[in-house]
Amino acid sequence: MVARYREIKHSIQEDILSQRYRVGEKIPSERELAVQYGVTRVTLQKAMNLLEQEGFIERIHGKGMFVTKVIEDNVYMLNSGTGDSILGFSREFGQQAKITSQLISHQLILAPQPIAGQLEMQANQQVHFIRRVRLIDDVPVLIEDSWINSEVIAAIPETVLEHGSLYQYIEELTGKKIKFYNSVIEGDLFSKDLADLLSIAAGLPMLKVSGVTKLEDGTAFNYSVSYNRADMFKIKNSWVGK
Amino acid sequence: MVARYREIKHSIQEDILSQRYRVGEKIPSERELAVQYGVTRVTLQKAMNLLEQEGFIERIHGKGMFVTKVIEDNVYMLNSGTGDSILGFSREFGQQAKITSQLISHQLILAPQPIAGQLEMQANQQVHFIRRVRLIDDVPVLIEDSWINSEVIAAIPETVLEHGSLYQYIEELTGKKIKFYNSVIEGDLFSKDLADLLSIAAGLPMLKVSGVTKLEDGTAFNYSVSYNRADMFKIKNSWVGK
DNA sequence: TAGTGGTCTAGACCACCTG
DNA sequence: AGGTGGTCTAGACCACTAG
Repeated sequence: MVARYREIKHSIQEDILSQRYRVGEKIPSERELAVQYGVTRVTLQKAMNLLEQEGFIERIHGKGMFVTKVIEDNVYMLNSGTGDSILGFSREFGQQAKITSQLISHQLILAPQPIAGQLEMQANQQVHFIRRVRLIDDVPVLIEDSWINSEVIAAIPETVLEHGSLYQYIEELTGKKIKFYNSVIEGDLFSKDLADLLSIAAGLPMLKVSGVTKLEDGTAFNYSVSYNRADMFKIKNSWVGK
Repeated sequence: MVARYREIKHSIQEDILSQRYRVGEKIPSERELAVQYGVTRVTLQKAMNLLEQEGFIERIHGKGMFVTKVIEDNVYMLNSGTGDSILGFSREFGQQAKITSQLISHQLILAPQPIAGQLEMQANQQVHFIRRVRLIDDVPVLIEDSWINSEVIAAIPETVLEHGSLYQYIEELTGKKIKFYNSVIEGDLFSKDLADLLSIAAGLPMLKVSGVTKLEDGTAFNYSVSYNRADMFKIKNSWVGK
């Protein structure tokens, strides 16, 4: 069951990305688009709200809707809290570059207290602990540690960890979509052991992103921390007043 | 003109903050709340969407709506892209601590090329350049550079820069609300000159946040860059699937 | 089966902007 | 005045969860 407003959102998003609607240009009014897509304004507005939140368009009361000028960049953008693809590193960048993973560690451990809390588990339960180095075009760019509730995901094939998308595997295994990602961004310096994994010098700056991932039924199944080379990543962020 | 769904959002937000609805607890259903507030479900849902995006509640299909467990912290949180108060440092933290500013520089200059681009200005126009050190309880915690289109804001009293909220001043002066804030988060190390302004050592980690601010009529009036001590700030971020 | 959130319709009126 | 986005109503049906 795909919601109509999501289809419309993707359709208009494509029209923007393919330059059918040009940067800075006015796009048709809500009323026109509603007729085009055969829906009511309310439904169309839900689509436009998404496009606005994700920074594709700007809406100005009384004037109309305009395609946002997009700023290109030479570093990788982590789209925080927007888009369809906060759903893991593989799916986010797999289109534009060659993504690989190097599995450093994968073991079942007793959940450490703070992580059990984040995952809303009882104490003394087991979690998968996974440490991976992620590479873009064979350059190691970040380290990702994941703690995954083993009662939700019993087994994780190493082939998924090395070559596939963990989140995609989990969506297929559980039959539920990933719904929620709550993260905190911090700045820090690379310690020696982390720096060694990336073959860089200790003391270089990093962006640390940590957060809980939940399924659509509310189950918290994953807590992860990623240590990103600050010279290779930025995080984009957009706020639209109400 | 205050929208009804925003009033309802604030009302329920208050009920959560005041523990009238407890952490983890189920709150009344959409249909019940709609009756309580005398609105239709559509309007009530707009309120709940905001609360969900801002991390106050979780909604689970078929089950209900629940108050999110809030994670307290010992550092200052910059709520990226959520809440009512991305609107400047003063208004964000003025409630919980003593905020002061130290004005380092304030001059009219010709807009440098990249900044003129961000502000959608013609070349050779003047902007205010403002550098301030911000202090929380007399501890310098960040440096903020602002470039402000002088055609939008002709004059900026130094008393505002030293003691008031710049954004509040601009909203009152123009009679328009601030609507849009598009930012990019980066990690870096403090250079010597910036570190000196904060009386810290060079080479410590920072979170750098830069972005454009617009009024509700679409006017880009401000471009700013802030250099935040990474040991004192985190950025909170929440993504909710559609 | 009953209750919940998720989506959608077909209208209406308001507030803002431009000519 | 006419067009635009912003808000709201009073319904309806669907999909998911629980007992």
